[in-house]
Formats: sequence, structure tokens, C-alpha cells
Amino acid sequence: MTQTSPSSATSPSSTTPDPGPGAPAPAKAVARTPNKAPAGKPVGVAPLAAELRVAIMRTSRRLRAEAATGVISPGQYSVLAAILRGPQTVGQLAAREQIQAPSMTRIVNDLSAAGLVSRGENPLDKRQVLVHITESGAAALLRARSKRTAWLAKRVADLTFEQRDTLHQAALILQEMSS
Amino acid sequence: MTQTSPSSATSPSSTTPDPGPGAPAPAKAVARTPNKAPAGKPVGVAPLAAELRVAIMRTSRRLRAEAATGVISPGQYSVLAAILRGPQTVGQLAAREQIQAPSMTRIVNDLSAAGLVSRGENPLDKRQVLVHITESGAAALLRARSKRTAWLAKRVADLTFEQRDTLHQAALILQEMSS
DNA sequence: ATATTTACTTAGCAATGCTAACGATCTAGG
DNA sequence: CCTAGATCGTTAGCATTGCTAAGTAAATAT
Repeated sequence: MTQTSPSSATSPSSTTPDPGPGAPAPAKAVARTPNKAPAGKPVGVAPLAAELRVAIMRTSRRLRAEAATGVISPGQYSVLAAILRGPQTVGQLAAREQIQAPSMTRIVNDLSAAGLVSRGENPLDKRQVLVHITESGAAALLRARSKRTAWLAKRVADLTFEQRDTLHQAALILQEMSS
Repeated sequence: MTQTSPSSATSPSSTTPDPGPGAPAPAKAVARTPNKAPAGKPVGVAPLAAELRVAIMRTSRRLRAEAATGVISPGQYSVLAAILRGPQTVGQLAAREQIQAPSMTRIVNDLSAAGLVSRGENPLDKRQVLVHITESGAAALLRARSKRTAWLAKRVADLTFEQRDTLHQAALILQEMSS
């Protein structure tokens, strides 16, 4: 196998019909940058987007695959983590996970069938369903937590300080970007 | 799995599901300190892994959703990009994308049915199937490229220079991590 | 010459997202 | 009070995309 050179990436023809790679430092909104001023390489927007897309999709595939070995699915895990601090409605959970309501209903159904959450009513609005975590659910969450991040944590542990910090910053940026 | 400290959890932070255990201690040996001065904050392995996982999964969901609007699926896109420089076997493509052979067969089938790739034999080993890109395929790739990274590129373009560099570095790290 | 391995395909399953359509409930307007 | 519309959750059905198991054809080893 050897070369793991990512797919796509800056291919030869690179006609980059996209946004002009020229734009050097727009520094528009968003700027929160509590960082230092690191590297100084100019990275074109399109190539960066391409490599980032590949990296993210590939990593997510790995994460999903690794997580699948557990008893709790990724979606279930997120929901459990979300309601650990307190009950939430199905709608809130769906919005939080950025999925549609029916998808969340299914996740809650599965969790409920497994006894990890319970449905409760909101006396002020009986249309809503408040999803509570059960003891069993909280226990499952804790048990799953280490397993869930095990693969990633293992690799992260092998990184240098700077690399870890870079990933941390990147996570913050991604979170904001996809929100 | 190095660390496994579930801790008591329930940290009442707000937006982050999955607040990691409060064991930032380990920090291993790691430090190789290449060049530049490191960063500011020591980030625990588990919390970092957790936030990274969430960020990646969420972003990948968005990417997949956005990409779905196009004519070419993410998997198809990657394959086209991969064979743009030259034909590859089904096995090579599968390994490259880190999926199983049958999954790649299906992708190639779809592409072939759409006339974007063609199957060729390897005279030296007739078991293999060399997947070539067609003119139509190359054109489709170029057309798709801008669309495909449009969502991401749009957001990337709004970032500061440093943020972009951070993402670039992160992409490289992720690529290596999941290889 | 047969047995094993390798490369790809076929068939069928599972997870996870979506939209459409529906019942129940809340909120306004008359 | 009572009907009209909006909102919340659910049910039903579909699409995508990954997997494993098992089969076929070709190369390789005994």
C-alpha cells in the first residue's frame, strides 16, 4: 500500500474553478483567534477545503466503525450525554444534533427500549416529550465513554503537544463552522 | 487504551456534550518539540478526543448532506479524483478509501453505469480490473469539484489566516492518524 | 495436477439519515 | 366558546452507504 496520499487533493489539472485561492487574509468576522501566530504558509481556500473534507470524512468513517463495536451507537451516545445534565425535549435534542425530528424519535425509541432513557411529559405543554436519563443509562454512558473515545484518544496520546493543541483549535473552528 | 478515567462526569458546561473526564494529567512523553513554540493550553487527551469526535462527526454529517445535493456522491467523487491521474484497480481504490472491496465494487458499478469510468483488464493479471476515468468522468469531476467543496470553501474563506493554517495542520494530522 | 490464495463480484443485511403524512395539543381570531 | 392554524412528536417508507458471507475466475504453490 505504501502511499496514503489522500484522494483528490490538489490534482494536476487543478483548475480550481472555485473561489479564488488568491485571497490571502480576509480576516472577516469570526476572528476569535486566541492563538499565537504560527506558521506562515499560504494555503489556498479550495485545496484546504478539499484536503479537509477528505480528512474529516475518512476520520468519521473510522470513528463510526470503531464505535460500532460498542453497545451504544454514536447517536445514542450523544443523546445520553446531552440529557445527563437534565431532561430535554425531542425537538431540543434533534436541533442539538442537527438531525430531523423523526431521526431523533427513533434514537429515543431505541434508548427507551433499552431502558436507558424514560419519556416524561411536560405539564406545561403536553405536546412535548421530556427525555430523562435512567440510572442504567447514566451507567451505560460512563461505561461507553472510555470505549467511545478510546480509538481517538489512543492516537491523540501519541501526538506532540503542538499537534494536540492544533487539533483542539481545529475542533473549535469546526464546531463553529458547522453550527 | 491508556487512560480510562470516567470521573464523576456531570460537569455543567453548556454546549459541549460529553465533557471529558477531568484527568488532564497524563501528558505522556510526547514532547518532541519540533520548532516553534508550542501553544497555550494543555489539553487533556480524553477531553480533546471527545470534542474532536463531536466536531468531526457533526461536520461530516453536514458535508454529506451538502454534497448530496450534487449529482455525484462523496464516494464516487473520491474515486474519480483518485483515478484522474491514472487507472487503479478496485482493490487499490478500496484500500485507499479504507472501505471493503464490495463497497468499492458498488461505487465503480454506479460510476460505470453513469459512463464516468470504464473497466479495463490488466493483461498481466486478469483477475484485476483497472478502472479508468472517461472524458465524461473527468468533466464531471471538475464540475463537481467546485460544488463539492463549495460549502466548506465558503466557510473556510471566512476564516482568518491563522485559523486556516490551523485547519490545514489539523487535516494533515488527521490524515496520518486515520491512515 | 491439484490445492491454495488472491481479486473481484453478487446477495443480503444493518445503521442512519431524510421527507411525507398524521394525531394531539397549544394559540389566535371571531 | 369554537374554529383555524401552528407546533411537537410519531409513524411509515425510502435512500445511502457501510458491512459480511459466499461464489467465480485467475494466479501461484505443492
